[in-house]
Amino acid sequence: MRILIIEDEPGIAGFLKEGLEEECFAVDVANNGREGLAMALSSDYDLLVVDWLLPGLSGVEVCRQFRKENAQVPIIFLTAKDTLDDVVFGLESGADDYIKKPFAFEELLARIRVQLRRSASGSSLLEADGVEMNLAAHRVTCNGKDVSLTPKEFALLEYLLYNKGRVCTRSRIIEHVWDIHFDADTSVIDVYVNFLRKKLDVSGCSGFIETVRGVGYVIREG
Amino acid sequence: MRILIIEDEPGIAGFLKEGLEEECFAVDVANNGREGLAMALSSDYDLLVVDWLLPGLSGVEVCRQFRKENAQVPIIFLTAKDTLDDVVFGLESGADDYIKKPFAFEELLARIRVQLRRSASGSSLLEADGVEMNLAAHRVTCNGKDVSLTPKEFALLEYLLYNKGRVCTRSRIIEHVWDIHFDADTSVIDVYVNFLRKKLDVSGCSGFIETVRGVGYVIREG
DNA sequence: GTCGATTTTAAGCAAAATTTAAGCCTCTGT
DNA sequence: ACAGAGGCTTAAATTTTGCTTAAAATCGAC
Repeated sequence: MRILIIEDEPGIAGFLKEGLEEECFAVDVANNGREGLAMALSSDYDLLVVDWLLPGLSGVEVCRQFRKENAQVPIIFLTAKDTLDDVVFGLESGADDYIKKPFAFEELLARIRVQLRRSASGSSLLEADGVEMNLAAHRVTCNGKDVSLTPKEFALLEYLLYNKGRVCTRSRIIEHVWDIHFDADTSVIDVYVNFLRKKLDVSGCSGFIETVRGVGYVIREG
Repeated sequence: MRILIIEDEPGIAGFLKEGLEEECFAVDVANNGREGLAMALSSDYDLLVVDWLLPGLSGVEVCRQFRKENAQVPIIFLTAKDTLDDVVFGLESGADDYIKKPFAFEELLARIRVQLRRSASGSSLLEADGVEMNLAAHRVTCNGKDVSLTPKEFALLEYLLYNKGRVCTRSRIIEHVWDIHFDADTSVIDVYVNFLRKKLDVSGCSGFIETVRGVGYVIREG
């Protein structure tokens, strides 16, 4: 899942980026409103986290402009204010939720999960054909047996399972799992699909990830 | 362990906060019902202590509303009343226990420990694979042998054991055990895990705390 | 204030995860 | 059947992460 953080304070931005990456999100940071809006519009994020107070273009303005183009992607505000007026104003400008600074990272995470679930109607348990992913517990089992995955392997499997039944193109995978936008000339995906298949084969789930030649990969519905 | 106290009298709130922090809990205080409910819902506490009589939103109402969203986190009531009717009413609204004012701090502490233990696993002690924690006595044994821990070591082990079977991410640990919400750049956790492992190894519990690379730490169910 | 214990910081080292790159294999269209 | 594109596999290089240790800072009791 790709998240864009629009936040000018480097300390907070860094903390959020690291924490969210630990939870296997692909995270970009923009440190002012103008840059953030451009990134949000031009790229394909699953959620935005926007600071209310930004140098240049304010958070509210970013939100309003972005909503003209995109009504789907959920937006969460970070705000120092919490008067009713400000909240109402923020939500009216197109945000889906807000959180008051200072906040616990857990809280932000919980709200992000709520928004992503709502926008995708998924839960924290992904499953298909013998393979189960418990996102909260960070655990994968295949026919009941534990499979130990590295963070990138975990993120890749999560993305494929999340899109169960749909073909994931190489460019989408590289964008959503690796957060790479230009470099077309890499074979990381092949390598990681290979890693995953090996680990799943051992537990008796061969043929779980199918190749769609010239396009990408799928996990079929089971 | 993070505890939220919802209490309007500053004297009592301060007294409780101080006492519980001495016992290595991370404590927040809300001084009215509305604020308390918002904090309880939005952040991730391990237990709530709620005064029955609050200005604005009453304790019962806070409890009822909170239970709609969260059925896990234990709630303890502080009340001046103790007629059967009131008690029943309180427990029916979703509380797990109550304590009558004025009370001894020790008693509240004992009840908090009971609730945390219950919500952890249902057994009467925190325990896994030869390691036992007696929270009330502040004592740890490993294969029957006493292990002496410093307060932070104790708090860390308690949190990991409380979450037995679930992976605790670094951000979660730093929030719940250290009560730090922003500082991303520290290696205290590594150091303390190292301290704990050394002390447990001596008593024959090596491999007790597992590392989940890129994510955090777990104590597996045994 | 001083001493000892506890907690935090910082740095070097080791191990694991990630990426790159190259050669091989397989499918597809002619 | 063949050529070529795309995909698979492997090994080695690079980067990241966690472990360990020592020393510095902080806290608490006397």
